[in-house]
Amino acid sequence: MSTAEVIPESPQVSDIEEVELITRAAWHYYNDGLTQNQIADMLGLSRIKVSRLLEKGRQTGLIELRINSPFEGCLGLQQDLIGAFGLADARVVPAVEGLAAPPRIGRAAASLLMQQLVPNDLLAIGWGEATSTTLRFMAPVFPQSHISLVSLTGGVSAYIGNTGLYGPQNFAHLIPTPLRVSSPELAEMLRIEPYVHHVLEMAITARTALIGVGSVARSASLVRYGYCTNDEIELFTRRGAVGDLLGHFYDRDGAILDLDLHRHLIAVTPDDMRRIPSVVAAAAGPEKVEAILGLLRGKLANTLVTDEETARDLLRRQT
Amino acid sequence: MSTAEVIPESPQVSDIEEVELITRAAWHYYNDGLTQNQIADMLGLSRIKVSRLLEKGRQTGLIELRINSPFEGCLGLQQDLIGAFGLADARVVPAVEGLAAPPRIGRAAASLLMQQLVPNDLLAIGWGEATSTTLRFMAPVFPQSHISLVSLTGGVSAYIGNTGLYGPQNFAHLIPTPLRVSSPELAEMLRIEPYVHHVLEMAITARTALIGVGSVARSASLVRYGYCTNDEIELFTRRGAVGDLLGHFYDRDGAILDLDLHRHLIAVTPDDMRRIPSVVAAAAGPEKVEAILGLLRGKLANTLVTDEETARDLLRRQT
DNA sequence: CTCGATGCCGATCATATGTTCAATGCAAGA
DNA sequence: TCTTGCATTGAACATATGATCGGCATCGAG
Repeated sequence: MSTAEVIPESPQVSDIEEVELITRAAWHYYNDGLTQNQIADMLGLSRIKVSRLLEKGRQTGLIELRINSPFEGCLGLQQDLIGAFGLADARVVPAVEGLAAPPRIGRAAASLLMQQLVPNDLLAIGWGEATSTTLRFMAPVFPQSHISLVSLTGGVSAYIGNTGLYGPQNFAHLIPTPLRVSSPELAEMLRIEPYVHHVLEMAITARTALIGVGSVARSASLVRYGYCTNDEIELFTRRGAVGDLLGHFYDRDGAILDLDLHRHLIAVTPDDMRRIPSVVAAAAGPEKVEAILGLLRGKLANTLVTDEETARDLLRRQT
Repeated sequence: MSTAEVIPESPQVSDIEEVELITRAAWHYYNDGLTQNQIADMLGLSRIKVSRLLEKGRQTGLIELRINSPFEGCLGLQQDLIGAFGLADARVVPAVEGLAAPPRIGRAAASLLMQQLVPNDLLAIGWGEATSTTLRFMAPVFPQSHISLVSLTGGVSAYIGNTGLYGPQNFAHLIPTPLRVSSPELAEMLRIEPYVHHVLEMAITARTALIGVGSVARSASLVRYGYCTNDEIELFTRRGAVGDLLGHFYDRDGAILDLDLHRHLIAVTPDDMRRIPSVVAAAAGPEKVEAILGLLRGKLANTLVTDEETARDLLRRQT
């Protein structure tokens, strides 16, 4: 197992003075093209220390490095995806044998979002592993960027706690309920509860949303978090479900199924999602292909971040 | 003389296939943390070729690397400047003995602008060396970013030609006149000439503008380009001028002087400039300090890019 | 067709960089 | 006070990287 599985734990840069040093070193190193030795002399530090400062700067996101691949057909697949599904944008991360895909997808999604978001922007976040991984990669840059989070569903607090997003600058407006409750009545009561209602309203005003794609595999996050049983998933599958968006299951054309489950959810509806200008879906893997296809056919998302293999699958099965 | 004086000449990446390779290599190198050797094996290239691809990627701006220093007091001076003059933002580039300041200021300004601008944005540009240098640094990234330029004054075509900004994607709307003409009548006629008028109108709708700061030193750009004589400058100085904004001279409080010259200009007026939300001034050097002070006191710009020494001078003389 | 020029390529080498490790300083707890 | 553990430091080393150089192919001009 390579070390690439490990997601950097985004150490906090506490010391203002150190930030200053890192910034200064980074300038000299990356912009002025000086060597670490020269910088060390200049700043009165050991060369090793400079090396470590730069390393820390990269890890914390103070030093960010962006690849401007977006427009004219960089990874050809990106263009193909955009064309085939009428997307607003797409990212395809190249496959590497031996490196786990999820963190790499997360990194790509984080990078794409950081390009879209502007200070004081609002980012609506959905549910699932991909969302969580992506946020982890954005975390280091958050403190500088005055971006607020708002959840699109209940049940996110379960995994958002460990991303280190609570800072003085960034507010996370999370819906303080589970994703699913036991009765439609309770769900409705919660939805009209002032604070919950407020957050739901806020979520659909966001210009940008980040979502995962739920598959109907046995390993689906919904099941693992206990919001759904495998039996239910199987039932939904028989009724044509290929995936879910914020707990709402849809068929291969992206049409939302009429399921009792949906009335038990505390979440923004797919219809509302369609009104958010930029909906970024991050997902990869063979088991997600059908789910992604449905999502895109139904125009439930307009930006896709995935890996090479999945992209090829999508284009092949596109019909 | 060190090599740092040299501004990279931004080679054009013509070959789509090469862009693809660079992108892929960059991903593996910077995001996956692989070594150039591994990448070479994986892509079937020689190690040296990978090294060269990455180099090219950095030079062309395909690979961009940004330092997130903006907010909480990174270079403390930035915060001090923002506080002292009520700026929207500021950048202070650290001083290095032996490296020329102008290109480094340009780089910093380019980086700041790239952070502010979004695709399909309009960037209004002023007059002077600093503007030109900054544009040169932005040029490589332009082709990808669908940003249009619009000039705030006449006379820019003289120096914009060599920045390589003419691409299929980017339009430069330049005012096709000199900055100054010989009579107020001619100036007025030109200003109401449809195309000129159109560009002037467009310029003041831009959300972001980039300007230099004209000093009243003998070496002022206005003089060097022949728009002004040293005698005139001396006269203006006696009347209290400390600098100029797009050819309009102002005093130490930033108040525009009542000069005949101003009626000979084809340029956006300072009053109009105040309506542009983000006016970025790039300037450094002892001879510019008074000019910058006036500019800031008069709120003629709200974002400053300068160097360490100048920043300290500004704060000392602030009063 | 020949010649020269130009640009691309890879080998070699000097150097820059990051890793490993042992030593040191520091702080909390006994 | 002493001790133990943790974090930080710099030295030595192994490795990754980029500069220099000579060879090769391509291309255009004579």
